[in-house]
Parts: sequence; C-alpha cells; structure tokens
Amino acid sequence: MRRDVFQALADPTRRAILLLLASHAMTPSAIAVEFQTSRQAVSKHIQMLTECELVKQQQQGREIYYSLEIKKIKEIDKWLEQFKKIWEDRFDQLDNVLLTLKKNEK
Amino acid sequence: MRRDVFQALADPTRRAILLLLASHAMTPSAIAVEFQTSRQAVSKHIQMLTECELVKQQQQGREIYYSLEIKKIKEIDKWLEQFKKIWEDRFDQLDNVLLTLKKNEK
DNA sequence: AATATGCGCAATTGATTTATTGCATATATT
DNA sequence: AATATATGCAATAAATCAATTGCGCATATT
Repeated sequence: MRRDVFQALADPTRRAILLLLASHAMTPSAIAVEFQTSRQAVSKHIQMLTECELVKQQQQGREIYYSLEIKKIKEIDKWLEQFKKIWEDRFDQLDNVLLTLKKNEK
Repeated sequence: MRRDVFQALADPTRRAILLLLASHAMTPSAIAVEFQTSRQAVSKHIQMLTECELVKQQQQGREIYYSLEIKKIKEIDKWLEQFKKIWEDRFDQLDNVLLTLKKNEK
C-alpha cells in the first residue's frame, strides 16, 4: 500500500479535511457532518492522514480530536523548493533578456 | 477520471519525471531509459501530466520534447500558502510565549 | 445497570489506476 | 523504396483505492 504524503493529498476530501483541521482540532464525527460522506469514510481518510503523519490525535474521553501536523506540510513545501530554484533561474534569464533589450534601445 | 495536479503528483514515477524535466526537455524514450518501466508506461504518465498542464510539448521531427510547465507547479505552492499563514501564526504564538518567558526572567 | 454515543476495525463491492501488449502512423535512415 | 525509429492509442489484466455495511469496545448519559 502506498502511503506517502502526496498520495494522501491526491484525494479532494482529504485535502478538505486538512484545511478544516488547519483552523482547529476536530473529532471524526464533527468532520463527517461537513461532508456528504459517512463517518466511516472520513475515518478511513483520517487513518491514512495519520499514517502519513499529516495529522495527530489527542484523546479526550471517548472523543478523539485530530489536528494538523504542520511539519509534514512543510515537507511538501521542501519538495516544491527543488522547482523554485528553477523558476527563479528562468526569471533571471528573462530579466537578462529584458536588460539586453533595454540596452539596445539606447 | 480524476485529473488534477494533486492526483498527478501522487505517483512517484511522475514526480521523478517532473524533476527530470525540470532541468531540460526530454523525449518519452529518453525518459523511459531512466526508469524501470516501459516506454508506454512513461507515455501514459506523460499523457496525464500533459492533461494537467504540468508539462508542455514541442515536436521536432518525429521526436517530441516534453518540458516542465512551471506555472502549474506554482499552483501547488498557492495551495500550500493557505497553510503557511497558519504555521506562521503558530510561530508568532511561540514567539509570544518566549517573549513572556523572557519578561518573567527579568 | 441499561442505553446511547463515539470510535476503530474488517470484509465486501465498485470504481479507478497502472502497466503490459499489440497495433497504427509519421518521420528518419539506408 | 525498404527498413528502422519515435510516438500515440486502444484493449486488457492486475493492483489499488474509496465507500458501505456490520461489528465490537470503550466511555457517557439516564
């Protein structure tokens, strides 16, 4: 079973759950009422998010509050940074082109 | 068929292809030799990346060079920004805690 | 103590994905 | 002109995923 952060983000419901949890911790049942799916479906999504460590839990009596694990979100950002170097470089190249054009105007 | 950027990133081979194309444009056959999969499998991945506009093509004779579409990568970054606000806020809160502690020391 | 609620776990089913195989088409090479 | 190469497309099979259903267990509520 594939269980990495990117696989977790592939599902729109899971992305929505992450956004929900971003503002405050919630129980699975509370999350379920926000969507059209069943509590069990949400539970499955949460299970995956937990396995990927995108979400952490805190038990309170019989309720379990889930909240966002920001560390992992940062990992995605790290992966993106590999590309940021490139797009900055390309902007640099574009800048150079513009500079050359300006010089030629003179 | 789900065909969004996040779904495209879910597959590790596709992520690797994107990284490959980040440095320079490549043909499907050239990409295929870098991995263990067949050319057709790579072709399928590229097809999906094209549909998501993560990749653009440029035909040169019978060869097709694929290269990264940086715009779309930025879209992922935009999605992440929703969370960045939160984690910055939480750092602010942490800063406040530290400040309070320092004040109490005095 | 009996009942209700919140939750996880397992089995099942249907949908979606991934990789393979085989083929067709267009462009090079000989 | 014949052959080789680069590629896309379609059909199929295998793997994976998502949602439902039904269950059991622990914690609240009455």
